[in-house]
Amino acid sequence: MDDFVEQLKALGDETRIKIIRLLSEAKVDLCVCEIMDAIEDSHCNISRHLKILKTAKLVKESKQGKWVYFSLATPKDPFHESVLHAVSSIMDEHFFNDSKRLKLRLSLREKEKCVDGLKSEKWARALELLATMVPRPDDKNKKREKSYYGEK
Amino acid sequence: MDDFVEQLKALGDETRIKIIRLLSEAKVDLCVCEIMDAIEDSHCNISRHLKILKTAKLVKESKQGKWVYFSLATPKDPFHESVLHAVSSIMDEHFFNDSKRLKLRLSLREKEKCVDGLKSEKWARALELLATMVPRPDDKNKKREKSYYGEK
DNA sequence: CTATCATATGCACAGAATTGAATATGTGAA
DNA sequence: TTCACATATTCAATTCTGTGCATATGATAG
Repeated sequence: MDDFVEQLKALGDETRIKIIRLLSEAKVDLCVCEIMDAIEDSHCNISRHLKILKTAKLVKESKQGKWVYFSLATPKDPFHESVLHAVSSIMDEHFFNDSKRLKLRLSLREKEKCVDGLKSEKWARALELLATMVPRPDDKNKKREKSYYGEK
Repeated sequence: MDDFVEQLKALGDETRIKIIRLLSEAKVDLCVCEIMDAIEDSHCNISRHLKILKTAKLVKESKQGKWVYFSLATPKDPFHESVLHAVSSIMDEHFFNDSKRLKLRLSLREKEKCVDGLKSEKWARALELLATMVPRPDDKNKKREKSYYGEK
């Protein structure tokens, strides 16, 4: 029983929902700094949230040298499956910016591996470029999102 | 987005999962004292948890005089549906005693309405009788449950 | 109107969760 | 070995959550 409660508790947080969603949309494992840049949160926070998700057995990690890649843990019971399904059923709109940034971030990979770390110049430039190209209805801009979608 | 987080947060608590499960198994609306006796928690706690579930739009209430009946809110989006489905997919074992007590409690109704309040003598007797009749692998008896099912 | 009873809420407190800043760990490169 | 860097952890401060107790609310019965 504690396991179910723990998984639900782990998902009762916006950042962690975003991480799960990011991992389920990405076709590949993601390293900590990629998740961090996609979600735009501090490094140590992302690291901590990932630990919580790992303890709840929602994600698993694989170390490759100093890089650590995360992916969704494969569900081992119907509850785990439904709970993942629930996260998948949240409308794309709410993750629009995260997944846009993730795509851009993944485009910086070389040989399918992350090569840009904490304060990557390349990423800073890419982000700026992105900002000039498309208007960004950011999650932080609540009012605007509200009038677009009706706040879900 | 906040709504999804709120629903998940509301479900990240054992008592509240039990309430949701109780309401989804019961074919009828349940009043506060019935839920309280089935789950064996204090009255004010159940009342508060119900409020949290109501705020998260997971349950709805209907007042009938001094009695207040609760039932599951009908889901208005796929996320809400999946999340309920997740709770349904938890194995029955974990709610065995609750639902047993609920059945007994519902048998005290008259004309399909609850007539036993906070410290019902009738319920006290019924509970004692139940205790003498079947061994109770209670949730509090962790060791025993563990050896039976392997603690989930 | 008053007493009773189902239910809700305010208060106080303990434990849990979240976060930023600083520091630690461990690995690969020089 | 030593440095640089990706990631993890510790610390401290703050906020949030769950709960018991006492009390409030609001409806029914007498």
